[in-house]
Amino acid sequence: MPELPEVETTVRGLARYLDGARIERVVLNRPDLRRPFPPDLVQVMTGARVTGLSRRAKYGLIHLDRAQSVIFHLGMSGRWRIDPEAPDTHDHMIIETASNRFALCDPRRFGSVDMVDTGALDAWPQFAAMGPEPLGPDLTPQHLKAALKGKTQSIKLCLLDQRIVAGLGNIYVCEALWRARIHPMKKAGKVTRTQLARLVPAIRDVLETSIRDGGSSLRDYARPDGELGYFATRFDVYGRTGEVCHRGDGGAIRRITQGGRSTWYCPVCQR
DNA sequence: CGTGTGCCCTGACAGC
DNA sequence: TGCTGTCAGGGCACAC
Repeated sequence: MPELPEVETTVRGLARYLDGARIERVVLNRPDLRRPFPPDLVQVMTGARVTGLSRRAKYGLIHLDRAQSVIFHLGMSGRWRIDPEAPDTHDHMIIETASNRFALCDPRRFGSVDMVDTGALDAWPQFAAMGPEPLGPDLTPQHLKAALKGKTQSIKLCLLDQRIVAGLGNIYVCEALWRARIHPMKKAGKVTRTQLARLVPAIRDVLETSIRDGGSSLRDYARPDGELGYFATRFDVYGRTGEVCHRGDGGAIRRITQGGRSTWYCPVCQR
C-alpha cells in the first residue's frame, strides 16, 4: 500500500541490507509486471555491486556500479520481502546477495521495474515530466500558484497529478487538504494564496509524520520473517466516512468520488 | 491542449 | 459454504 512515505520507508529498509552488497543472483518468476522487465535486467544486475539507494516521487532506485540504476514502482500492492521464510505466489523478482534474499511481491502487478543509465535519470521520461518533490525546496506556494493557474480541475485531482507535485497519492492528498482546510472540489485555479500558503506545510507535515511512523516500523521490516510492517497512522479523514471531524467542529466526514477514486473531507471546515 | 473515462490485476470483505 | 458485487494506497491509453 505504497505512497511516498511507504516508498521512503522501503528504500531505507532495503538500504540497510543492500547498500554496498554484491548481487549474486537474480531470478524473474514471470516476464513482466505493468511493463515487461528490461531484457538485460538479469545480466546487468548479476555480479553488480549496489552503490546506493534513493527515491524519486513514488519510485525506488537501486544504483549499481555499472552506471545503471534499477527503478522499481510498487503500484497499489507491491512490497519488498526481506529474507522471507516461504515463497509467495506473487514474488515476481528475487535478488540474492551473500547474506540476504529480497523478493519483490506485488499481487495486483500494477508495479514496474525499469533500468536506466544513472547519468541519464533526469531524462527518463517518467522523471522528466515530474513536478517538484513535496519534501524538497521547490515545492512552494508560488510554484503551486503558477502550476494551478487557470485550472478548472478540482484541487484534489491536480494534487494527484505527478506533473504538478511528484509523489502525492490518494491518502495524503485527502489528509493534506483537510489540514489546510481546503475543499477537495474547489477549482484548482481558484485556490487562494492564503490557502496555498497553508497547503505547502500541510503536505510536508503529513508526509514527514508518516515517514516518522513508517520509520518506527522499520523494526518490523527487519523481523526474521521478513514481513514489511506498514505504519499505522491515525488518519483524520481517509476512510472515516460518517465519523466526527477531529477539528472539533462537529462535522461528519463525507466520502465523494473524484476521477473514479474516493475522496474524504469535512464539509464544515474545508472550504 | 485540457479534461474525463475506463482499464490493467488480485484479494478482501459485505451481503445474500 | 459459496456466490456476487464493490472497493482498494497508481498510472496509463484513449476519446472528446
